[in-house]
Amino acid sequence: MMVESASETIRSAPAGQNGVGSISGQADGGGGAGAAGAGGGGAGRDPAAGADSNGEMSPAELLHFQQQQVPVSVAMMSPQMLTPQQMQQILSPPQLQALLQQQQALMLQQLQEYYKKQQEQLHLQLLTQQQAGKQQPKEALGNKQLAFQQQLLQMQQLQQQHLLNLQRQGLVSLQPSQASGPLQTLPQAAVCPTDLPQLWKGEGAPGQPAEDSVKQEGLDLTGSATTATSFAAPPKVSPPLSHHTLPNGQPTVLTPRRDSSSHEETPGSHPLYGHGECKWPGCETLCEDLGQFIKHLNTEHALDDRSTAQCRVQMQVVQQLEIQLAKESERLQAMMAHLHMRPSEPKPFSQPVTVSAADSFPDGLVHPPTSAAAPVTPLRPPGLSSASLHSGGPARRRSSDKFCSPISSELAQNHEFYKNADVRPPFTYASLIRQAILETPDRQLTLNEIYNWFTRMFAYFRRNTATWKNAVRHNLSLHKCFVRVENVKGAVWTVDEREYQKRRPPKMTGSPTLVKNMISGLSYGALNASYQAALAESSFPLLNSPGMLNPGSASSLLPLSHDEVGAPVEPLPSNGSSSPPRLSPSQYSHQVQVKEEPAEAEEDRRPGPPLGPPNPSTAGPPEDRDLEEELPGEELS
DNA sequence: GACTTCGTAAACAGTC
DNA sequence: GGACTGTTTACGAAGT
Repeated sequence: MMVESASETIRSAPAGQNGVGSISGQADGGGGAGAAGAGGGGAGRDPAAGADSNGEMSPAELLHFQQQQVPVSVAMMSPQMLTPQQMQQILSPPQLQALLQQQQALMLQQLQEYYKKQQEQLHLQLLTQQQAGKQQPKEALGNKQLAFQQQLLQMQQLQQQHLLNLQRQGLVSLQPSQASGPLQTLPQAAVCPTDLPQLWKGEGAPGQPAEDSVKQEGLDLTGSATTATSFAAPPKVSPPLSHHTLPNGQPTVLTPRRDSSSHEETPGSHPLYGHGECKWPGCETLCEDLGQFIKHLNTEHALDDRSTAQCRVQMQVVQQLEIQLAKESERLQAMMAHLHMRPSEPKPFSQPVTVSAADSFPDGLVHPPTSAAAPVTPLRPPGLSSASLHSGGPARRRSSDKFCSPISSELAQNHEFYKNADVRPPFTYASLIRQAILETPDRQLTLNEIYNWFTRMFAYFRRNTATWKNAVRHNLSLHKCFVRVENVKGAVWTVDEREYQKRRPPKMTGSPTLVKNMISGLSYGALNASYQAALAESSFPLLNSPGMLNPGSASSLLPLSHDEVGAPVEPLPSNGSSSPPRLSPSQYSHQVQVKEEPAEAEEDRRPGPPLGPPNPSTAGPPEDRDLEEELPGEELS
């Protein structure tokens, strides 16, 4: 393209033109530059600009989108009508996420209806068999019941399979927040762990066919088969519940969460009782009130072979669903990650550590880049519009940089993403340069080190080096906040925080747009929090490690989490600023792939103790030293 | 519509 | 002389 060629031919430009004076050169060269800029810019940026105005939803719109639930029909049809790539191009990751969630809700509803019907039929058969077999020996009856339970289980797994197929075709995935609720809590409510040994004693018949059937259906459950079959010690059981305390109607020992998608529970109701009927799997006996239900529960669902078998089946169902949920979540992460990748980039996620791993992100969460600027974006980097996904052009107005997301926390959260994905970070050059400088113990970097930081932190900046390096130099010179300091080893650049804050638009309260963005960002945060909480509650073991769900943890990973927006708009808790763990980039950027002068990058990683600038007297403005401590409460502008 | 911010291109000078 | 660094100007796009 023109940009490339222009960059390449800079050096080969006729020197004669350079002889022109600055002013005339501007007129002449300015015209040329303008033409080149327009042409190059047009070639380079138009895709981005076009994408910006192409079906891109603003965060607020997306929020509205979700609140109104209006686009459900659109959301449901689009996966079938569009390829994932098309969807990804049209929809930003948060929109995709919203789409997925809506589709999941619908899927779950369908699945529940189907499941209900199947259970009805099977239970009918079961009852028929029970009546017919009353004269039969108890053992025979138990065997038949078990056979039915197995049939039920297989049916359920077929349903799961069906759902999964639908999910894959429709780009839908089970969400922990949804799937874990109704499905996972059931066994906890119904099964007493102390009964588990009895429940699973002599089992094997129910478990094996379940697995087999699943495998035959093509499900890849091999990785979790051990979990599925290790029922003797279920990975997750609720705290000891008294199975026989049910008669007193005490639901306190039971998990209060229920299948809220299909029933609206009234307070004080029993988890197994809803809409006037018993919710015991396959029962649905009508009960006028809770008392009658309790009676029914005690008589019909007492501890006997049938109830035990049903519990067993339900446990298997839950186990399978949990396993499947984990797998599908992982798959979703991989898909999302892939959709953010350039197809031509084979490398980034081919490594063992992928986005699905908890260590893919510094906070340990399996989340694609997130940001406050892209509000409902649990799965996408801030301001990472589709425009900036693949385009090499500039994504102007990096809103998250300005208003919502602290660059440090953003980078901390999405470090891996930016490092691997060829995605332009939604921050201005000035913000990035400043971040690079502030991440170092000395708060100073040479130009080349800044270059290295860019290439190390962002895959995007491993291309078009001439362009962005020029921009970096331009920004360094242009902004007064960047102070050049002569050092022993040459010139280093430091940040004058006061100047930096000064240049930022101080009015956060006045602009409705800013407020809107803020609200969007906050709502995103809430969503993200709930998403993480759901993940934590789910059977995602990787997410249950301590500190991973701390919303402030991400921001505390970097020294200046409160920097970008200034104190007034910092949505994150201030606890991170009290004693921010000072992590050097190398501490959270393992797997650093520095292709350009790696040795030099290492060379400047001076070990921990902040010895202060090598030349305190000359290394940077004196106010820099204390600025970080001043920042939380200060209003510099 | 004016102004501001940002990204990009480019010219140019100084230094190594 | 070439590469790198730093400064400056100009322009277009987008947001305020």
